[in-house]
Amino acid sequence: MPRRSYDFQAIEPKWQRWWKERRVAAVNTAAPADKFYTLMMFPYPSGKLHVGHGRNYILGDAVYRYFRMRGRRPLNPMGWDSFGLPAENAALKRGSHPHAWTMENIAEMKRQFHAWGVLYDWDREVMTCVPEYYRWNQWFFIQMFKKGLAYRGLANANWCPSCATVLANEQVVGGGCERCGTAVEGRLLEQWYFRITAYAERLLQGLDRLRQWPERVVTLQRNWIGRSEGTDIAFEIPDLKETVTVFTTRPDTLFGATYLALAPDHPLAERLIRPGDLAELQKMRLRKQDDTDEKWGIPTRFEALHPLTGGRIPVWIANFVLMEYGTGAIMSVPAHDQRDFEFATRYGIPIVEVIHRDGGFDGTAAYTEEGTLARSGKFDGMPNDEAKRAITAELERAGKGKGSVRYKIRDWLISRQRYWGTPIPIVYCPSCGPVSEKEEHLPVVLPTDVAIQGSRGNPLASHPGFLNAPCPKCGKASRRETDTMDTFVDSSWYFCRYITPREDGAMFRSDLVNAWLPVDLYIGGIEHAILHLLYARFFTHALRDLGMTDFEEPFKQLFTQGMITKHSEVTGKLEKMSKSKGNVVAPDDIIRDHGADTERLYTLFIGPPEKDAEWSDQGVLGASRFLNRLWQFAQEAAEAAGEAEHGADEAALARKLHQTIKKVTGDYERFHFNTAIAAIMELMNAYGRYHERPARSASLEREVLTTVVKLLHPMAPHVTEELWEQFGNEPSLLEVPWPSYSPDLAKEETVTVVVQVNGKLRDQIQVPESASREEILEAARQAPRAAPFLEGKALRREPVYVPKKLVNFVVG
RNA sequence: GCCGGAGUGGCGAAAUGGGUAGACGCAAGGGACUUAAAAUCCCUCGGGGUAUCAACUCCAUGCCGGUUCGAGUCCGGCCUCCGGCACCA
Repeated sequence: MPRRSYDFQAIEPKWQRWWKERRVAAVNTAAPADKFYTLMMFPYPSGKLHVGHGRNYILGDAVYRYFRMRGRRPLNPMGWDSFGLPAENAALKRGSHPHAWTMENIAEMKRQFHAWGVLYDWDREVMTCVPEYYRWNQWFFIQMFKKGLAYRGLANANWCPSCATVLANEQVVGGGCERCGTAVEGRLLEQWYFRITAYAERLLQGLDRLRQWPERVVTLQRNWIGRSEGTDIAFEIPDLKETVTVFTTRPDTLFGATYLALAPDHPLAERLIRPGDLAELQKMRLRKQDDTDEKWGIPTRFEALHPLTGGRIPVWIANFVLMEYGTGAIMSVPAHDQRDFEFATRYGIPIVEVIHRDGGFDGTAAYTEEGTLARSGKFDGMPNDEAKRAITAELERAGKGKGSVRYKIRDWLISRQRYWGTPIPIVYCPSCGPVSEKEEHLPVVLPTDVAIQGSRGNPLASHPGFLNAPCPKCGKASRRETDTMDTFVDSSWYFCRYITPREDGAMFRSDLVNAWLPVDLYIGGIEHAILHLLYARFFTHALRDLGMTDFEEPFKQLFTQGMITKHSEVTGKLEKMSKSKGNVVAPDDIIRDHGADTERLYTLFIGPPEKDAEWSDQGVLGASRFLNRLWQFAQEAAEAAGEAEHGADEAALARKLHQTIKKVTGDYERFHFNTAIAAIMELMNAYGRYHERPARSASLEREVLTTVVKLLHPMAPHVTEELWEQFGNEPSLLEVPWPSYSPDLAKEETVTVVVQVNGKLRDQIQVPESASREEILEAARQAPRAAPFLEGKALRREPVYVPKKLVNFVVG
């Protein structure tokens, strides 16, 4: 809809060119004096950016520009997370090559960044899909391989049938594929892993040092790592001449163990079962673990010896025991574990109560709380908490157990049966087995002359030029690994690459990376709380162990902004913006109709940035109105002549101005852009009222407008640069110091003191700012609307007095 | 089930260390301007009651209770919603 407004269509491109031509955000990383590193999570080039993406980048740009006006010069780079499955899917659908599709998207999205007026040091642009970048994924992989931290393992992997690839544990969300939502299946496959579990303890400990991370992200990661302290206990199976070790966090319940249960894929499972049960075992192995499944088991021919009593207990194979956690075997204590209870009840296995308390175990469900030991030999009567230590110590003396720490986190599966990713630099030699490529042969280049054929396998497997390679060790004709790496590998170290983006002899220059890292402020979406942020932390720890860097944690301060949502006609609900939900708002349209500054202002005004917020087309109009009003005031000020004497109205406006500077500055420091904008709006409302007066001070009006232009610049950079120039100043506002306020001028001459009687608001009085406690109390006593409530009543205590704010009379 | 987070007007929200609840904006209603509309500007805007008009008063921050002179804010117990994990022994 056409509206009368300032000419943003001319102003915005003008300033975008101005900033670009002067490379205003360029930083020389070779001279790291007063280093400061701000970073927005780089995007996947999926096509077009929508206003939901905008929140991240607009927020980051406002912070960046604010820092600039505070005299800092942050490093603020941008790049592209440009390997990934959507490129292949698009290739299938439209017949384009993933590379061409990706490059087109990058060009388009770069144009959109530009149109938002966000500033990056584009000289440092990084793309993960080029050999100059991904060769260092390969180099890193080889270092990890040499240290045994990258390994090939056989495990029940998560398979997404729609994406035709395996997924990391972290990429399975609620049993479905993180990307497409398809239900994930279990498949026993040999795949490449990074041994992130070797870093579990350090990744956990490191969380304590991340004081400037949102607590909920830290909690999410802590739970994901899932540290448990307990005891490993060895149960002998004499007839098989084997020992089964179990892990338990409840060694205090050891005397209540009435059976052992092993995972169906436990190494001993096949030898334990009766020969006729093999089909049952196979069936159990195929069934995906699912808590809606009933617990069931296969009894075995064997019994195990209780390590302390020597009593015999049966050994079962049970569907609810996970091979991936602990030792893949458990001791079952039905009286004190609900799962064990359900299983025991079903199969008539004895239930022995060993942790006693009145109202404790009642035979209908497991009792899992505190209590004292019973039926536990010499431990009887001991509080169970103490018994955990005592029984573990006893087992250690007997050589049948030891204290143990286990983690829920699993190794990171990085193989992907896809084309558009980093080739894993491994060659399978018929004599030497899997051999890593020689470092001087890197990069193993991803061939571009392939035909994408959909889920019918990876095109690399039918590309002879890629597939056939000599063994790096013995030279024998061999076959290359055709799987590519999870794209989270790419994003796990890109923040280091920005420091020396064109370095071709190493991942990066260590001295400069040590000088510039960790990132001082990292801004991105909460959806990466586990995946990206955990992997990046892991890489950073590993890089230090490789001697590449001297720091362990990559991101000092993390800010996670909420999603922009909008009602979806497809689902009928509020949803995160996405093409499939049909609720995308295009920045191009907003910028065309209202300007980028309006989109920016509205995006920052929509609510607290860490919370989700619903996009409102009406709200955009409010932001637009405000900027137009500012523009209008500025035009009138330019015409204004005359200088009124400074009186009470002038003092009031000046006071409001200085209070606003104070308020807005505090709000910027805490990223509370919504309240900063509200404060500036209040100031402009006061200005508008002042402006109605017949006699006005042009110099004061000019001062207010000039200051507002500065305060608003980080949020609405184009219109403010234009007005700054109109006022006769040299651009750019980026170089203009942030306004400071005068505490004297900000101080109120009179303050409002609230008068309460028994905590109820009864009146408000105006007193001079300089009034003493006694004067204020006296004035409060006489406050006309409060006095009736005081009449004839005795004070029950000294009046409560909050200096210059409140008086509360407590009467009988 | 476990672990987080959040519940304040019609809506987005504000209240920074317990001290005037609802700033700022959106929507809505009324008015001015206009041939008319758009745009712009002005006024009203949590609920009830007594009033009649510049007033007074009670209630109100998911629910119940507590601490306090005073609670949106602190404590205890519930309810609802959102996110994460989910047979992790």
